[in-house]
Amino acid sequence: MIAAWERTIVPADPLVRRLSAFGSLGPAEIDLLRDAIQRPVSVASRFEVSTAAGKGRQALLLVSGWAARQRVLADGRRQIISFVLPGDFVSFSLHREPLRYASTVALTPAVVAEADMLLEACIAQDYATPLASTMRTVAAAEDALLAHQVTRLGRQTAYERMSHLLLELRERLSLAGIEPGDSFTLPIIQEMLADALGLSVVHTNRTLQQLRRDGLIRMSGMKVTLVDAAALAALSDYVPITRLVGRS
Amino acid sequence: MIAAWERTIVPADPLVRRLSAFGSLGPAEIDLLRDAIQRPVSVASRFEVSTAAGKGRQALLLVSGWAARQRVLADGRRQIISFVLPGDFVSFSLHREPLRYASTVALTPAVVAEADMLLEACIAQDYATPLASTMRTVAAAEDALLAHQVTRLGRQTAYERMSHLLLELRERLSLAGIEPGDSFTLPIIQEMLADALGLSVVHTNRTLQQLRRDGLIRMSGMKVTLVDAAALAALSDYVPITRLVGRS
DNA sequence: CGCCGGGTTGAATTATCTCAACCTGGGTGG
DNA sequence: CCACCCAGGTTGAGATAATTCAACCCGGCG
Repeated sequence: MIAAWERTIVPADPLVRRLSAFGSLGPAEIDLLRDAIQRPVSVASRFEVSTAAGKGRQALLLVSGWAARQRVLADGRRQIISFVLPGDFVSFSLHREPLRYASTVALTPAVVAEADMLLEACIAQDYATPLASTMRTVAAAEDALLAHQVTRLGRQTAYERMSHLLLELRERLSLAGIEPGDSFTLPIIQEMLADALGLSVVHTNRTLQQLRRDGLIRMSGMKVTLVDAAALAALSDYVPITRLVGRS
Repeated sequence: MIAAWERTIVPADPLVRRLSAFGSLGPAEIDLLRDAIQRPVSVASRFEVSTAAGKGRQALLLVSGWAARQRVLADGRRQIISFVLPGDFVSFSLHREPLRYASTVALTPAVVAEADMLLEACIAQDYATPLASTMRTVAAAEDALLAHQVTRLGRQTAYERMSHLLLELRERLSLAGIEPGDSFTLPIIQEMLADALGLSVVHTNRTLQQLRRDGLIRMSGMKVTLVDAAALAALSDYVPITRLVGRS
């Protein structure tokens, strides 16, 4: 499998699209992005991403599939810290060694690739390049998402949390150029949603049903449609990511 | 007040101590730290830190007092994202403009100071200096704390959350060289604890009482004593910060 | 065919919240 | 100097959100 991938052109598009949403990139930067993504490796669902990708990588990019940063308590309770979507970095810069407090696991079959060259390109010239500037904005956006996750868990009801998360996922997929619009594929089981929202599986299920009954969302199979995104945003106090970080 | 402070030697000690805990600093670095902290400003309790400090600052350090990053929902519900203790950065690098998704407010009378020079010292030489390396570790530790906050809120009971938070505060104060040992001053009212833990004030109160009744903590005035830190750590699955980030 | 992962449902239980009252000590104005 | 006042802590009791446990259903697949 790895061999097969290595001969394939890696789709850098999610990354390119996402970065374009956070800063203006010229053709030179885009070429650099395409070159910087190397040695893709596929990871089976539920397996740890960094183990599969090998040690020592400084920057790891999720090319396709979904993953999650998670922390597991001693008694087995699991909390998903954040979802990692295509075009997101699994890890970036800063931390040399794998972090001990959280692991990143694939939620679906996924492909990750090294992006160390990208990291180096950012460091060059004291972080003064347009690319580095864009990456800073991306980092700020990630920070904002974490702050929102904390607020969701600490101060919102199940109904609000679910609405908020669905809106976030929709926007992030949209920014990465995957499924723009009000429908998207939710390739994860309800247990994973529950672990992200700090809820039991049963209550997650009932909350989704309530949203359906209220006509706010529609679901069929893995497809979710946000029927009334405005209402979802209003009830859950959702602020679009693009309005959180300073887009010039 | 500002004038008075400007003529005073600024205590850089919390910063120095904290950084020393995350990397080895030579006398040169320590001198640099002392010089880098400039123009301290005092902030009254409940006021926003960045407003008080003036705009455009890239790196802002909390010199004394407690502060908190928080997000307030439209209906007034408040969530504290993270506590900012002496020696912590209110903001650092990355974000040029003030972030729109969270504000940092003083929880007690506090003093903040600019640390832009420190930022510049880090950027120099492509982040290859010992100081930059230490700062990277500090950033990783902050990241770990946020992951823990998410896990606390999502998957722990009130009792566990409180234990976990008290242990975290104790360790952080200890690392900054403020009140090492099992006792420390908790200069905030229960409402703020509640907003950090995602609980109501009433339940926060009762949870503290329960911990006291169980002989795990003792409180008198603002002083908290962790009577049985080991038990608290065991019940709340607490992992010391120093074990989370790669201390060499 | 039969199993199994994942979704759905019901009913009892529990954690936590809300509301409302009361208490306390330190500060303040008369 | 005393009476009041207020922020913050504490208590009780009823209400509610969410959990747990257990069962059942369904479609895909070996």
